[in-house]
Amino acid sequence: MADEVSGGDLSRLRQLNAQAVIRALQGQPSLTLTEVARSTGLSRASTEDVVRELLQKGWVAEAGATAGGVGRPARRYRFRAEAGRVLGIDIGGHKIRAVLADLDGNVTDSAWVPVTPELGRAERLAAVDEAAAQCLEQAGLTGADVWASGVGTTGLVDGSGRVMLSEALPEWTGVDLAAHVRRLAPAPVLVENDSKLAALAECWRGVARYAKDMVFLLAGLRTGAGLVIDGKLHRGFANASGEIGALPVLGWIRAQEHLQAASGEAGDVFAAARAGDKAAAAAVRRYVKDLALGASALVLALDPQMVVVGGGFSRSADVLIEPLRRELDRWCIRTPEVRMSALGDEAVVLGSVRLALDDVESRVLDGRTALVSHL
Amino acid sequence: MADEVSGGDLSRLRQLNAQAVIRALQGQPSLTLTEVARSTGLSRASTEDVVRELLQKGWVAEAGATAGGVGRPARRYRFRAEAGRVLGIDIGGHKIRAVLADLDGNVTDSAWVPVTPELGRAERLAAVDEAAAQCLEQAGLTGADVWASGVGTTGLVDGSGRVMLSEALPEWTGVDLAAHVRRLAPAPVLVENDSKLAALAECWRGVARYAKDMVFLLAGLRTGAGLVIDGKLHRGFANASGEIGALPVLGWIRAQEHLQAASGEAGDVFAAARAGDKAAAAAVRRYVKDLALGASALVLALDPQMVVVGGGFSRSADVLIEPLRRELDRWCIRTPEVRMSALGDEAVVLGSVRLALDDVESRVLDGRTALVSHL
DNA sequence: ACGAAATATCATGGAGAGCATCATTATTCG
DNA sequence: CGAATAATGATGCTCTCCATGATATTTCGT
Repeated sequence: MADEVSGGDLSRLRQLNAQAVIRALQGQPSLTLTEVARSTGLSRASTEDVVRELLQKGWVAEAGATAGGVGRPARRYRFRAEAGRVLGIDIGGHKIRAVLADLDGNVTDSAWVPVTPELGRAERLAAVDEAAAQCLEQAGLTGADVWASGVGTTGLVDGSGRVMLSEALPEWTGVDLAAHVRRLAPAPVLVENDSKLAALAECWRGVARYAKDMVFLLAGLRTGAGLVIDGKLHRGFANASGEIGALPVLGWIRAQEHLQAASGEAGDVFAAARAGDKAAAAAVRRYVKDLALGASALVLALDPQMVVVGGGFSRSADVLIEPLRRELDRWCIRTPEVRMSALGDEAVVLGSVRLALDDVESRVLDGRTALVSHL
Repeated sequence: MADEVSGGDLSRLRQLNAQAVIRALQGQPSLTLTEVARSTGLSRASTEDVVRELLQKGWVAEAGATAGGVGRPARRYRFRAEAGRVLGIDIGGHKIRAVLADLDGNVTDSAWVPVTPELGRAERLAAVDEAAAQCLEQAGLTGADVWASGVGTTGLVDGSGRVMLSEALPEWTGVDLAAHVRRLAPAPVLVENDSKLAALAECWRGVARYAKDMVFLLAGLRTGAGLVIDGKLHRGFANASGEIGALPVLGWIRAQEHLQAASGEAGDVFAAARAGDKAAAAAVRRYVKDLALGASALVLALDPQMVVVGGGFSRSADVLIEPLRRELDRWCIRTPEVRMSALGDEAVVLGSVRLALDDVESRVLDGRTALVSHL
């Protein structure tokens, strides 16, 4: 994003203002010129000029006037979110999910393909192809219409979109996801760890919308974390942030063993605990204790505004959140707000969309470039 | 800092360019117009215009021309770092340190007053007054000449500059440092925890100069941490980041007990270990193990580029760093570079200076405001 | 039904900022 | 002492934004 502002040309100023206008328009259904002017701080005259240019370039369209109110009715303008598409993919153990979203991040098409954790590399990649192809077909588009793709997967991911290390999936270590997805859609591909993407999604459209610093806990068959710091996804120097589970004393390794020991299927333990089963309740208690220990380490390290719990177990929030909060209270200097994920198993794919949109916004959403060059 | 660039006026553009010119000039001894133009990306003509304005406003001065070279000799310009001063204060258990620095961050005057950890609140504050007064007297200045002050202290600090909680110093909890220092120099006062400031200093002028993500370990009679994430000091939602020591399983609470058990004075243990004393070596080993456990938690959480060890014990780096590196290797997925502090016990006060300079740069170093209004 | 009030659009002119270009000036080199 | 080199200074152009006032279109009150 616009990190270091080094000043420059006059046209740079117009570019900044065009960006400001687009930002003002994004998210809103439609705005009048006066409203845009007020929201950007520009004068009405200049706003008009900028909007005219954006209209001509294809970034903005006129929206129908709304009735009512005294005085001459204002023309209304809206951001042409439908001008571009991004592709989001979530490669999970049991499910491959793909979605297409417009430039506002609204999902327009989605598809998923069931898989199994044991599936080999080629088959899993084929499932990715299938899910993406279904999406594109539904939308009546081709890969060439995609401006950027975001991909979420388990495991550590390197800067170039290759999976460095995956413990959960066989034959997955070393796969070059960026290259694979770029075959489907010849646009930039951004690959990221699934916990990190879920964190991103919760800060964008989930329960952490107003938090600048947030810790996301993936509570499921695997346990993981994603960090958003100062409003930005924190990746770390080698993209290995949030891997607190590697520290044995913090208990994430043994965490879900407690659940499996108590019952065959991990998910059932929560149901049993809820139903009053003493042994199940004890298992859940031990699980939460372990989860909270690692979470406390993250909270004490970062002092975030909020902790969001997601992953498969977040469906059992009623027996998870309260005990977790109590355990955090035991260890933390200041216990942050603890919330359950609002996005469920859509979090990762939404995070992928956000990742792709971030790329689009940094590359083409400057308002100066004409749309034609991206169609 | 220039966070969100929302565009704006033409004068805003000039402001950005003036800032860019100042940044280009800062740090360099002197530059010609052509050099400034190249470094900012502006045209020569515009650069000349901006520099003329800065010259007139007092931000820039002409420097002596350097001989040699063919062609008409260029005039040289330099940033007038001496135009303003900031005050940095480090309130420690044994020593109160105060420095004055110019706008380049070069320390021009310094003073310190010995204290004891047992000293009461009023006496300690009096020592702060004395150190600051000595500095100002040396410089021939008064508090009114100070543009901003930075203060480092042990304990948790709230957003308004009040000490929330100090375990190390008696009667220190609740003291309003910002208000106290503002009496000495009627300018903005920024108060921060000492570990955090040391981290800031190491990233500015220490061994972490080129690291964007860094974990600073304060290894001394107290154990603490400071985090720099994405080039910025990470404070946390309630300014309580880095407090990983609160988690008992990570060992920071018992860490230096090992050293005291082995010897009367903690510092001596390292000397004894170096000299071959078996019991002392074992004590150091246990200390490092505990230190490394908490450090590993921070490293795994953040995946920083570098770990810097400072604090009193960093003088014994020869018996600390290598074992620490080995212990980190045991727990971490990717062990970051481990370095000893280059700043020693000046780190905190330098961090205070940096804190004050950040404030100055965000408030007045825009190049548009004339210097007169700050004298 | 018609004027007043309200609100929006459109048009003009001016000021600030940056840039290209070219003439001028001050050096060193051969 | 002239040629080459590199910086300075001056002129004019363009782009962008803004203030202001004229014009257009609607609702409200009578």
